[in-house]
Amino acid sequence: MPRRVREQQIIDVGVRVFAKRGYHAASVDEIAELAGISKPMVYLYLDSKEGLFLACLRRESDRLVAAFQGAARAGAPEERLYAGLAAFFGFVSDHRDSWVVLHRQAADLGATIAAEVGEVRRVVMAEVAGLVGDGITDSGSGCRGALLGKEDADFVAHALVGAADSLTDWMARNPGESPDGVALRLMHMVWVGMRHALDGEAWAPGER
Amino acid sequence: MPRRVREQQIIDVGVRVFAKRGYHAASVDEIAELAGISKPMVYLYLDSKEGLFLACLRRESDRLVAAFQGAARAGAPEERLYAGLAAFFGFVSDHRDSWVVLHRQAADLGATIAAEVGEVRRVVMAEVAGLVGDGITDSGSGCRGALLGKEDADFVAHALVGAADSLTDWMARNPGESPDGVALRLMHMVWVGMRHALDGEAWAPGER
Amino acid sequence: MPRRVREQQIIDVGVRVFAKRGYHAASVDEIAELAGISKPMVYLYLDSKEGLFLACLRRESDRLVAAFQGAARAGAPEERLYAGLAAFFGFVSDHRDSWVVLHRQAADLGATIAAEVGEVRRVVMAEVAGLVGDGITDSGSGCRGALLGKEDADFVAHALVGAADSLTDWMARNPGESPDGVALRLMHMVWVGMRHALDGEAWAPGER
Amino acid sequence: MPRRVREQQIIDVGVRVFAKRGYHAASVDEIAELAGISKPMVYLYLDSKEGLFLACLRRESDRLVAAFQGAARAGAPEERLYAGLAAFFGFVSDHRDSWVVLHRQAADLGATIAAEVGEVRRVVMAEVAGLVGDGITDSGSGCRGALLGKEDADFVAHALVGAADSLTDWMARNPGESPDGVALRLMHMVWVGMRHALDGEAWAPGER
DNA sequence: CATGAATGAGTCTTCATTCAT
DNA sequence: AATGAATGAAGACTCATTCAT
Repeated sequence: MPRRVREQQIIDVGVRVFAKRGYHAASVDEIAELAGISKPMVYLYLDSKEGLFLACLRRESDRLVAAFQGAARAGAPEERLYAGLAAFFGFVSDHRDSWVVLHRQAADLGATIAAEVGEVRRVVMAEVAGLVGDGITDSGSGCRGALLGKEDADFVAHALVGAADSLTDWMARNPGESPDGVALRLMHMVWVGMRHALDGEAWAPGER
Repeated sequence: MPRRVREQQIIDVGVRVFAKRGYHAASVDEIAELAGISKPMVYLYLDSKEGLFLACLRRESDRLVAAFQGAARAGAPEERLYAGLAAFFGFVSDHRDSWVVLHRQAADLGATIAAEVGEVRRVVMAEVAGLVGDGITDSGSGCRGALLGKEDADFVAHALVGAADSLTDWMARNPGESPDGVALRLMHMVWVGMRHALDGEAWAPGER
Repeated sequence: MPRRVREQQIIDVGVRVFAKRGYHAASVDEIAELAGISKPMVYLYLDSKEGLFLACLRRESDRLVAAFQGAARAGAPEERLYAGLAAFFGFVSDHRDSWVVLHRQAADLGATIAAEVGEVRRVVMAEVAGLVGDGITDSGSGCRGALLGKEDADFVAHALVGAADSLTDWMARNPGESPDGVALRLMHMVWVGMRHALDGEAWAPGER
Repeated sequence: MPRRVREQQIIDVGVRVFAKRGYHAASVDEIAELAGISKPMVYLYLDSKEGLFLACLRRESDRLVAAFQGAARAGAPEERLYAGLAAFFGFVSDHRDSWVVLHRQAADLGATIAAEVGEVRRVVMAEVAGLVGDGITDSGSGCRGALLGKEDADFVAHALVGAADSLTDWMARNPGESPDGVALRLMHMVWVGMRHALDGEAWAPGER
């Protein structure tokens, strides 16, 4: 069996096991066994547990980015945000484990891995920030850009990513909902408000 | 040194270490050392690594609930949501590790612990769902209740908890922001839209 | 509470626990707790786990010897053997744990203890050897002494002690039997044969 | 080195160490070291300390049973008993540790092990009971069967096994004696008497 | 007389990793 | 290309034992 194929098989299993158990609790033994090969092969191909995890991380990260970029890159900003969210929920629907590996590792990783995980998260966040920042900046007359400056976009991106991550669980518990439906609901929550907020409507505690 | 005091000291350190490393990667040795005592004391007082973790979980969970309940329980629904969010961000500001222990464990926990962690998460979610569900249901003329039925409240609660969790990281990276400020920003994102959404304004893909 | 009383209480519990678990698996913690006192008292009174075990050993050994010596020391030799056996089975009936502590420890004891246990076993064996050796030597015309010389008496003593020990289990599983009954049965097995053997009757393989 | 061979080596050493120290006091470390391998191998091949002990137990138990069954299974009943005893003493002469592992563990074993040890002891006892029960029942005119009913055979078996066990120690201290010699002496003690006892001769305390 | 608090040392067990074949 | 055999290092847990009070 050619090397590349084997490698992918190992990574497939790795993603499953890392998602199920977390980095530390996952054992190379289990991964090798589920992959149907012997442990030395894992080390031959992927170097170390860390190497294996990084390979998983990278492949899934690429897949997620690809899913994002496959989504409509043009059109009205809100369309693009919607498309991005829909792509995200679609991706998670299809590859639950990938997202878990990418986003739900505990803080128990070595320096090298932590760095790469941080990088992945930053990329995701930047992608989303681009979506909302650009989206809104470009969105119309141009003067609205002020409200969502770089810092605001980052704030909103964090909120959106967090919400989306959490809604991942909600989806798992509400299997009837389609990814597009979830994205739409989230848009309702966020976009309608944003539209008005950009027009200057605000909320303040103590208002009545 | 009396038992109770020591116990709290151990839990203090436990929360710190579990937050930093995650359940599996945390070692009882390290916790004992940081607590300035020997391992057997940890076992004498907390029974096992699992027992220690559960003790941490429970204490921090209680603290979080207390922080929530200290927030205004009366007033207009949006005031209550704002107060709840502000309380949450305040709590996380003061006890970063607590939230990490409560919410960011990887999937590598034994059955007993997983059950308790699940329970904690469910309670938090229910608290928030209550905030938005009741808040909106009661909010005005009463007829708005329809939009945020039980399922909607659950959806919104997931989105909010996820957003808040993620904004936790944002706060850590933007130390200038006060918890109240973060809560306010999140309210802007969400509440203004909700107000309009409840009035029937919607968004649909492909609209223009 | 006076020291002597406490000491006996501790030894009481010690015998129970050592019998139930064996020397190694018994824990001083458990003994202290069952005795209703704190561990330092155990150490104050008995010095160490080894000291505690030795105290148990000695007390129970004395009790067993006393039980033996209480049995008829005079009379026909076979009467004395019977009385000795009956005393033994009576003792074990009443103090199962004592016998277990005295005779059923695994080989896992430190040098000091092993020596003392060996000594106790030797004393028991000698007592019995005395019973059969003297018994038979003195028994009648005097010429029979030849058959049961010192080595023979030792052999018979080993066989008898082993049989008695094992019958201890049989008794436990046949609660209807009285100690005297068991002793009688054993006498039947052994004495009748011995009477004839002393008269020169033998058995050889291949005889027909 | 192939797995099977190593496994047997480990068990060899296990029997030696368990015999010398007893289950609890034996340490896997020591066994690994004496076997000339590292601890993980022991766990890889035998699973756990318990697993290792059970493996020892089973192998030695099989050996003992084989030794028994190698002994003459036919011939006059007393011949068979003698052959059985001789086989036993021969076995113990050659494999002192085996018998110790099989029969001399303190009461400190976990449930699983205790069950298996109990089973082994029951098998040995049944084997001997079969020897004396059948042996005597079948022995002659047939009418003698009455004396050694099932319960009597069990009693005698206990006595014999106990005696044999104890004589094991005697043998160790009298190295000149051959196993056959010991068996013969024990036959003298027991069989001659039994022959007469079956013919109705009895002994009663107080008789003269 | 009595104990709560504390620990050094040791045991079982597992895991990532390598080497000889 | 592939693996059976092997291990150093580390982690959870327990126990006999001792102070300070």
